[in-house]
This record gives sequence, C-alpha cells and structure tokens, in this order.
Amino acid sequence: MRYSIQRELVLQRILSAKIHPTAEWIFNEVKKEKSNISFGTVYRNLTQLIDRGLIRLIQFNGIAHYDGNMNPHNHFICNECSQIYDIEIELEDFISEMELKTNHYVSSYHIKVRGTCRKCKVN
Amino acid sequence: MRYSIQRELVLQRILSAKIHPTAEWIFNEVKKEKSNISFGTVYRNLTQLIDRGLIRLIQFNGIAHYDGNMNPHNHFICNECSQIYDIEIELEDFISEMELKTNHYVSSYHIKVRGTCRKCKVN
DNA sequence: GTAACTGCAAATCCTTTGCTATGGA
DNA sequence: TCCATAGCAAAGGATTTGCAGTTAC
Repeated sequence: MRYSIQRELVLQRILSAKIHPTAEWIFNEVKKEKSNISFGTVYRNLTQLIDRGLIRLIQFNGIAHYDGNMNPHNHFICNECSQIYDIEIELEDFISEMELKTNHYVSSYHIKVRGTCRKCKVN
Repeated sequence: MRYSIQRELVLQRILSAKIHPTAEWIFNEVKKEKSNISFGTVYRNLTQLIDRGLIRLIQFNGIAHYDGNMNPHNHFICNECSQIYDIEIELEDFISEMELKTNHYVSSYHIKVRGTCRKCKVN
C-alpha cells in the first residue's frame, strides 16, 4: 500500500473525531484541507482502512458510520439526538454458552442499544 | 387500516418464510400469486406492518431484512452462507447494569453475532 | 517506469415518492 | 361516495465503478 495524503487525512479525521462519523462528514472535513478530494476517494480509502484493520464499520439505520476505536466495544444510539456512544459490555460468558448450545462458531459480535441518552433525558 | 390482498400476501409470506427475507425476496414470492404487484407496494406495506408491530426490521450489511418473529430475540449470521439464525440470549441484567453506569435510558437492544454456522463448519 | 492512487462523472443498488387509477367499507 | 391503497415510473440517497491522468516509490 502506497502512501497518499488523502488516505492520511481520512484516517486522521476519523481518529481525532469525537463522533462516529459518516462518509459525508469525513468528506467535508477532509475537504477543508484538501479541497478537491472526491467521494470516490473517501469511500475507496475507507474500504482499505477497514481491510487493514485500522478502522471499523458500524451501520445505523442503514447508513455507514466509521469508528477509529478498535478496542472491542459496543454502541448506544440515542433516539432523540442520534448521538452514538461507546459502551462496554463483557459478554464472553454468554457468547461461549451460546456457541455450545447452538454449535455455531462465533468470530465476533456487536450490540446496538437504543434509548434516550443522559443528555436528552434531562431536556 | 383498510384490507388489501397485497398486504395480506406480504405478511403471509414473511410469517411462513423460514428465512429472514429481504424486500426483493418478498416481492418475488408475492409476484407468484399477484403478478402485477410493484416494489412500491411491497415497501409501503412493509413500513405499515412494522408500524403496526406485526413484523420487525433488521439490517445486515446495510440491507433490510424482515422478521415475523416478534418474540424478543437476537441474530446470528453466517459469514460463509449468509444464513441468519434466531438466537436466544437473555441480557436483562447486563442492560440494567449498563443503564445504571451510563445513566442512559434503554428502550431496546439487538445483538448481531457473526461466525460460521454449524452447517458450514462441517463442510 | 509502473502500478497504485486520484478526481470526475456516470452507474448501480436499494428504497421512497408523486401521480393517477382502483377498490374496500 | 370517499379515502386508503394500488401500479407505475421517476426520483432519491448512499455507495461503487470506469476511465484517463497523476504520483509515490
């Protein structure tokens, strides 16, 4: 894989983002520093970064978000403000039990929790 | 809500399906009995059935699947054959604990487990 | 030099919507 | 009758792809 400033910028923006950004958000951010970047380039680089294991894809309501936090974790999405929060739930025991019961081999799992976040609960 | 044979057929096919079908699968199945049904009608009816709580929407890899089993349950998807299995995992305790820790209010959750299913493990 | 990468624009895929016609109550 | 629903086809939004030019190594 050859170096490119476009890929570098895409990765940087994801890693420094405080949100779980969409391709569109990333595109607009990178555009600030490299005004002629195209959506094609953003998507191609996102795919490569996922394949290299540097970022992770999570889908919410059918649209793709990208996550630079590669530690195993799960997600909470607020029904009011749509903000996505990382959550830690350890489920190894449940998953092992499920493997035994079903006889499937489990390689990964992901929990999406929905509700009202602490900020929106107050308002 | 007024009766329509199209909605009836859409619901029947989902309820009797052994898979978690996509809109396209449902469309093709209903077409066998009502050859002039359109995609617009299928999608409009799917939305209504979801709103009425008769079926459930689950997204895999960004595409919509529909599930007629309204008992709370989760899903396993096989990386080899893409078949989706229902799985039972009770996580109430973990979710309650998470609510306390994070101070978010949880309305629902869904776990997607990935791996190799028992059939594909053999081959 | 050359293969990976880019920007651009067109294509593709899934889903939604506008419009006029139909049909259930 | 009248309004929910249908079929059709066009629009929409997100993502992918083909191509010709550019650039890292």
